[in-house]
Amino acid sequence: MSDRIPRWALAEDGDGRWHATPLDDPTGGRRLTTTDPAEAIRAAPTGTRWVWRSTQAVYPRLLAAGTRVERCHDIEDAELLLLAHEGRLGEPRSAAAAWARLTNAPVPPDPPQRAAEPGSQHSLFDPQPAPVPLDALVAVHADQVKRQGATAHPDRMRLLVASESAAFLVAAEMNRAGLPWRADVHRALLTELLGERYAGRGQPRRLAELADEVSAAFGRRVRPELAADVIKAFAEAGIKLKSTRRWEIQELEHPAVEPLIAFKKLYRIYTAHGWSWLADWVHDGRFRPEFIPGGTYTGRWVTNGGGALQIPKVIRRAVVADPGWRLVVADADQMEPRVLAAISRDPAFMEVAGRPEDLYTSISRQGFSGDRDMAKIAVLGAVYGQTSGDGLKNLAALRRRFPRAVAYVDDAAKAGEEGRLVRTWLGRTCPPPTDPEDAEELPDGYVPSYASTDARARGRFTRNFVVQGSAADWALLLLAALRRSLAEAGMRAELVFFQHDEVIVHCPEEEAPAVVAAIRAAGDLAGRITFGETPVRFPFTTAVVECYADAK
DNA sequence: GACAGACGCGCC
DNA sequence: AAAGGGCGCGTCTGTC
Repeated sequence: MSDRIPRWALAEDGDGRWHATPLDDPTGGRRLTTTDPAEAIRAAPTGTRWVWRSTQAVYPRLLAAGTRVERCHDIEDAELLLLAHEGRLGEPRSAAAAWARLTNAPVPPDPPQRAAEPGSQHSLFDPQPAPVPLDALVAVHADQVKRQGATAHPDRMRLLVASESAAFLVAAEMNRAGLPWRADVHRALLTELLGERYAGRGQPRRLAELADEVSAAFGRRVRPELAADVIKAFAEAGIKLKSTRRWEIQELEHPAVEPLIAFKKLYRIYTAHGWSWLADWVHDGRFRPEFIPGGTYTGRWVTNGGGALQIPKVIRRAVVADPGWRLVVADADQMEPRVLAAISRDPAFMEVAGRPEDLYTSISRQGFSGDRDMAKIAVLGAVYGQTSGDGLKNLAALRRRFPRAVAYVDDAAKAGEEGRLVRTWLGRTCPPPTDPEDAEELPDGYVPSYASTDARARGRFTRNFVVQGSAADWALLLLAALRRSLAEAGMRAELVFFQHDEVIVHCPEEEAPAVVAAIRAAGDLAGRITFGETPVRFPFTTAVVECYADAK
């Protein structure tokens, strides 16, 4: 091990017993067996890195017993990261599978994932996979350490594994804490927006009224929640639609447009965050989704249950701190372009990303021919692979001003189009193309149009992957640094929410200034640890509020 | 009745 | 400004 931090392995055996051992002396006298995993934690030195099969399987039980750990190495997460790096994504990633590969035994498939049910606490694997003996866990860990050393950038891969393991600790703690949620405020809001619910069944009053207005505009009964019905109604009125998406409808000259758009907006609230959502997901003043780090290919987190990463802005009114407490809401400013500056090492881009001001404003003032909005469109177009429109003109200006930054994402796109893999800064690797042989087996010079379309889509994916994914790398380090500093300061503050570039900490009012400072420090520390010493800064917009809706 | 896929839209 | 990247999840529709 390159670090001096002690490592212990901890495994559950299926008979309710736990086995633990220090990795520097796995068969020695400090090996222990217990029915209480917290006892094993207490037996090891403070700060030990716990090597276990799955943080999601083990850590909630430790937290329930009031036991916290500082560090871990999540075998099944590490396996997934290593398999992806080795171009073997799709092979089973369970600890049992990794052990089987080591011993040339038949490799068991991963158990299927189960969706979260309202109110259920944890739900990663169902049923639980067969237990992996402690010695097998020790052997798999040793193999993973070896494989980390064989990656393109071993130090970065070690950092990725450690920081995503830390993220699983953060996630388990956030799952336990829950997001403060005032059901009474939410209910009042629903009534204000949607109107009263009629006794029995049927849509609430305001929705029913808007549906009536839509029907009146068409001169017949139309159910606005049915896309097929809406398309038919417009066709009868002589308007051909490909879809009923808002941006396609809102340009139309028709009396149904206004009530229809209003209906769609409220219908969404009603179905996705209405009364039944509230009954399903909010209990005892907390909304408890299940946060899952690394749930996407790019490394962004997902949540399981309750749509926690899609809480509509209006509904945030219901997120209210406990009495005497505050929410510290912190948003990383222009995270993705700053990350692009750091990973591309474009000198001019790093220079503007090191200024303590809005990044897009800086760009627009630095020889870029356009205003802030044009600069923003150009940057986002470069990161997303925009194919048409004004963004392309602005992109040309961006390329002249920041050639290395644009070349970085262009190279990633080219790699994708050619069927190669790309990686984030810390080494998270994109999935292989679905059908890599196709391109090679085609006759020379013959490229069917669908194939080139697929290749371009793949190019847009890999172009975005390197930026979105490297931003997710940085966010892992941010969370790990913040978790650590809140704990070391002995604060009661708790991380309660994380959404790509935004964190919410729930804390006693008097701790709020220290929390704000801790977040700012963690952002810049994460930048240095992730990307090395660069001029790039990672500032935050912060707000100390009682209600989430009052932030920005 | 279960399930898969399309659609649509919320968030970043 | 245009409709490009990543998701989850609700409804509806078609299929078994």
